[in-house]
Formats: sequence, C-alpha cells, structure tokens
Amino acid sequence: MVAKYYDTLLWEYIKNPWVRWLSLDKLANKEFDYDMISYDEITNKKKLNFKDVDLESAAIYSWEDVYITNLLYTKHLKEKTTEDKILIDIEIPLIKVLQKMEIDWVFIEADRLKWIWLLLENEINRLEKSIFEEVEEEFNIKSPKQVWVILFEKLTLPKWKKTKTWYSVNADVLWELAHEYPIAQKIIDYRHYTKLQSTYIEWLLELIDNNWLVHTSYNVAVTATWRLSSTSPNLQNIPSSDWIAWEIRDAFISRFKWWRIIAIDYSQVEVRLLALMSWDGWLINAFKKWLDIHHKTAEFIFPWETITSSKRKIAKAVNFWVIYWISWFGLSKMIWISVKEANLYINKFYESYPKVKEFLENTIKSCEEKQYVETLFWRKRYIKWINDSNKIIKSSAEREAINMPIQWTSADIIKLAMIKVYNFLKQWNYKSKLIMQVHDELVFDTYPWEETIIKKNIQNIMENILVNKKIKLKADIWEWKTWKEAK
DNA sequence: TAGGATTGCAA
DNA sequence: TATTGCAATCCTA
Repeated sequence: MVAKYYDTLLWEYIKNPWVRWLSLDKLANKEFDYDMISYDEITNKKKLNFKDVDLESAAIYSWEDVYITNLLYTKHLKEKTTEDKILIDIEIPLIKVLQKMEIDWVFIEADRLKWIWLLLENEINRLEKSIFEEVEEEFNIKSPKQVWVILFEKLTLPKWKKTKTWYSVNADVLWELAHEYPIAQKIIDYRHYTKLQSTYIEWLLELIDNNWLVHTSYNVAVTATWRLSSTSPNLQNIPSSDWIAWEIRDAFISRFKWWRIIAIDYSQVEVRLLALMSWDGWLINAFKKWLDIHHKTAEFIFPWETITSSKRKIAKAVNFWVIYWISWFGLSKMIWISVKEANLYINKFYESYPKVKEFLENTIKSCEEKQYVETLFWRKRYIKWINDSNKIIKSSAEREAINMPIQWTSADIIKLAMIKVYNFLKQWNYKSKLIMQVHDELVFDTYPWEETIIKKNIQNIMENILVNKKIKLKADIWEWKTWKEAK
C-alpha cells in the first residue's frame, strides 16, 4: 500500500470504531506494549510553557511521535486487510476535503442572530412572568428538580414517568399534561426558546469572529458508526423544526454578494439501500418508477381512496421502523397509535415486501454464524453478543445487525460523494465552495455564473455514487433561501 | 471546580 | 421499549 499521505489512527478506527478516544499513546501501548512519555511528565505536571521544557525531554517527546507512527505504518504495510481499500478509497482522500471545508469556514450573519436573540428574550420573559403568576411563586424553570417540586408537590399534577432519582419532567411528560394544564405548555415553550437562545444563538455568536466567519471542526474518528461529527460549533444539529429555527438557519449566508447557498440532500437513502440489499421486486420497481415510496407503503397498508397526508406519515414511520428494527411499542409511541395498530401495519409491510423480511432474517442469521455483519463497501462490524442468552442483549444486537449494513453504508455514500464533488470543483477550478456536511446533505456556497452547472453536475455525481446497481440514488436540490417555504 | 444527571437539538 | 452525536444547565461532591 503506497499513499502520498497516510493516517495510522484512521487505520485503527476503521477496524474499531467503537473504541472511544483513540490516540497514538493508546496504540503504542496496544501494539508494541510501549508507554509513551506524557505531556504532564515532561512539564512536571506544572503548567509550563513548552519552550521552558528541557531539550532532552522535548526531544524524546517529539521523537516518540515520529518513531511510533513509523512503526505503525511499517506494520500496516505488512498486514494486508480487507479494510485497506476503505482507507485508500474513502478515509484518506476525505482528509483533504474536510481540510478545505475547515479552511474555508462558514459565513454567518451575526446581526441577524442578535435580532433573533432579542425576539426570543421577549418571548422568554413573557412566558416566565406568566408562569410565575400562575403558580404565585418564583422559581428556576430551567431546573428540572424545581419544576418537579412545583408541578407534582405544589400543584399535585399526575406523575407517571420516573428517572433514576425522581419523577421525570421531560417534554413527553409535559406534553401529556399540557392537554389539561396550560402551565405545562408554557414550560414546554419556555424550554424550547431558552434552548434555541443558549445552545444555538449564544453559542454561535461566541464562535463567530469579527468577519462573521465561523470555524467548525469535523471529527473523522469519533463515532461508532463511521459517520462524521462536528464541534465548535456542531453544525449537524442546527434546528429546523419550526419557523424560529428557520430564522436561525437564515443567518447562514453567502460570503459574497450575489452568491447563493444551495443544499443537496439524499432522499430516502436508507430505504433505497434496503431495496438494493434485499432485492425486493416491489421496492425496486417503486423506485425505478420514481414513485413516492412512503405513499406506496401507505397503499399497501390502507385502502387506496382513504390515503391522506396523515396516513402517508404513518407509512413513513413504518418504513423507518423496519430500518431501525424498533419494537411495536416504539412505533406506536412515535406516531401515537395503539400497539395493536402498530403490529398490524408492520405485518402488512412484510406481506407487501416479502423479500425485505427475508433479507432482515437472513442478516440476523448470518450474523449469528459469522458474528459480524458487513456494509455494501465491505466494512465489518463484529457483534459477538448476537448469540447472548440474555434476551435484551440479544435483541439489541439484532437491531444493530439490521441497522448497520444500511445506515452505515449511507455514511460511506456521502463520504464518496464529498470526495468526488471536491475533485470536480478542483478539476475545473470552480469558485463555488462546499461548506457543510450534515450526514445526508451537502451545502454549497455558489458563485452565480457557476450555479447551473454546479447544480446539474453535483446532483449527478451524488446520484451515481453506486455504479452498476439496479436503482439510482436520488438527491434533491434546495435553495437555502426558499427552503423555509418548501419544507 | 469537575462531573453526573437531565434535557433536547439534528441525521 | 431505535441509534449516533454535541451541548446547556443544574447541582452535588
């Protein structure tokens, strides 16, 4: 294996993604039984500046990094594994893409955030006042414990869900109470607004520099599922559920006048992968004809003439259920239907897509034999507890076995897309930039004269990541500005 | 001051 | 009684 650049840590991560906090120190210890000198040791646990450390210690400290890395690299060269291909084809090329994204930064209109902050502040004050008036007492609404005292001891509202130490006052509980007690609704709203204000607006404002640019860090070796994660800020959980969330998203703007923010996201990748992997004729045909898959499932579950958008939502949840192997109970809770109904829909799903059921059962069976499952790109995930006698452990292992080949293949698909998109933009010297990745979505800042060509080509690249397969993937283009109305 | 517990946002 | 993350706040040790 010859590469222009290489990463020994990624090599380890590909094989063991569930090990938290991988480090060179740990690898040295594991592979060569060697203890590396720590930063604390050479600075004598004092907060010494590195330049004050004696030369000898500094030399050893530096030498170790190079030496151990080289030992690891040499070891990898000798050790051919099936994971090599993933490293060379996906993980290593991705480094450059992410590097570029991090260097380019994201442009955020700070003034707009400040304006939303004020808006929320008003709303929060109003709610706070109203809540205090209602209970004739002031307390800290942000404290679950104090909310608990007020709701259950002072107002003696019905309690039903427990946490480790007391009765829960989370959104589920409050939501139930809100039917009868308006104060619960007020607390829900209060939490929602304070959440947006502190976690998103204040946090973003803190990280924005004087030029309204924000620098996020993408982490390539932390998740147990080989997905990316991002920190400072985490761009992958920016809200999108209501109008105020979209006000926040609107603050993500182009860096230049006339440029535009465009997002392209994969549509139902997981269900498409389910179709490909299970070879279910009904599913494949539905996708070939570009049908709305959730509507299609609804047609199997309900009489055709009764299908409404709410029925489609149920069907969507059922499709979702299969991929995640959730219990009937989970499904019923998620979409507020009875367990009996949930059970019925799921059986209907299996009747309609018989090969899917076969595929899911075979996946579990094969995992029981081999103790691992594989993704479309041949990543292996060992699930040794698949044969555990404990039913709870066994079923959680089964869920993982079902979920992993599908969801984790989609992580690779977007990584491959990013690499190809990067090469495309570079090859033709386009000015437009890839600025964000949110799991199944890529966000671009586009130069006006390139917009048409970018849209067409990038969508094409994304849809054709899987070659020689029965169906294509689908990627939708959204213009950031109009997204609010579209969703 | 550190870290557990609780909560909630995204895909 | 789905998973993976990041982060805020409260509150105890």
